[in-house]
Amino acid sequence: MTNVSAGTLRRRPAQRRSVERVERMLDECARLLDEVGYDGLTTKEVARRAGVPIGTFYQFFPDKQGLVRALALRNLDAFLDRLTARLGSAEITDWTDAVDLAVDEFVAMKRTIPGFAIVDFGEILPSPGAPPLKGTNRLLDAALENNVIVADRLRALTIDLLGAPRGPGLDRALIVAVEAADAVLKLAFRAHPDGDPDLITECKKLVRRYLADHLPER
Amino acid sequence: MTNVSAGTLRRRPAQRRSVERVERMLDECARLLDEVGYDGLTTKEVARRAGVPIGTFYQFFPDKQGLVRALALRNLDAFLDRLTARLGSAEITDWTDAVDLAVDEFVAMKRTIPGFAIVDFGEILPSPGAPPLKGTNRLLDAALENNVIVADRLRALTIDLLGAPRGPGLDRALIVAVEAADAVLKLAFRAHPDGDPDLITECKKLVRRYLADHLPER
DNA sequence: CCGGCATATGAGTAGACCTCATGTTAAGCG
DNA sequence: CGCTTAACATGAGGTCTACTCATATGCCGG
Repeated sequence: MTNVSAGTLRRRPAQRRSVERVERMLDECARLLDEVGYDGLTTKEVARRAGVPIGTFYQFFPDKQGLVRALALRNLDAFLDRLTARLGSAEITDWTDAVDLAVDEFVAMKRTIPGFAIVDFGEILPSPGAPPLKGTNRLLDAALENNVIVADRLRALTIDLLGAPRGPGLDRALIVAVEAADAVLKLAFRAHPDGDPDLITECKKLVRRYLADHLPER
Repeated sequence: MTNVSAGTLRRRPAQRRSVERVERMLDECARLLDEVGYDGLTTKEVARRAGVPIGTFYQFFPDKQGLVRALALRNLDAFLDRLTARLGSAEITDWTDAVDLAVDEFVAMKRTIPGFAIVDFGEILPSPGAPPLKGTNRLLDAALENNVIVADRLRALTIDLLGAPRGPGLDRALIVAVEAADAVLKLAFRAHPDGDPDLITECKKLVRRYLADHLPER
């Protein structure tokens, strides 16, 4: 299971007080993202609101990107956990239902979880042990990187719950599907604060049509 | 036809020398993007390489984003012009061929045009007269905004050349298709410097499958 | 009570974006 | 041609942000 401290923190908080401080900083980061966006977010303000000196901020987070990455991973975990639970419990007879469920759950969290609407999966996140890859924009690289994590866990779900045929074809298809869905959902939330319903529908259609080649026929 | 000076420049260069200066700044911007990426690009360095004082830079470009936006629009124009030419001249009997052609042309330009590989359509570009929309990341907003422009021109092409049924359904479908394709192609170029061939194939499949509902059956 | 080690702190550094007062050139006009 | 006026060009410097590091503070075994 992914974890906030996996490659994003400079030092793992040991004492109870430190853990709470890191948690508070992440919470304030989420709220600030909703208020002023990534560009407007400053590490100083995050620290101030969390009641933490700036030096302590940098004890735990390597930089601004690391902070947002940590938040995104926390949100990502929450999303995948909830999705796993719902896929396991509900009566999913059809993989197309699973697609709808995943999209709906994602949309629901975008609406309700602070910081999720803006950051969601990727947007930020430089890869943890990434090659220095000059000539790139870290924001977008990160988005891609993160969707690979989602695809990984979705693959596990897909194989376990739906009995899909394992293999590189499926892996690639899932990554492509997540990437495409992510892009369309971003568009949906750009068009409408709660996500344009038509675009959400189109997102489901897009994914279902594409996956029809890679998954057993209902 | 879109134009670099459409909403991206602070003042349109009138004299011949000024036009050349703006052109040189855009060229250097492209080269620098390939070398150091968006995060590493500085307005100072662009100006220095173009042999232009920093003050003059800001006479023409409102800010760093404006510079990159102008470059992206220039590239976008080039892409759409070439696509229009190829769609008009070639023997396109089938809209699925048109999809392949568009993707191939895009990939070809990503490989060869400086600054295209990194910036391509969007990535940067805040909308020209955009609402101030707090709480967002300007980079990603811009990418979306720009793909709408692409979709607009693709729609014109689609209707004129392929006789597709006009309407909001098609508009939305094209925007979704461009958004999704853009995302998958970014992934393809992240995975491989010249674009992972498998992912490029998947991109075509994704778009074709999705559009099958919206365009007349070959 | 105390030495030594881990942790906490915030003034300070480096550097980026962008401005604006000043200098320079061109244009309009009698 | 000289004068007035406006447009354009310039780069030192203001402001702000990410991030550091020397110092202060607390913690703990002896």
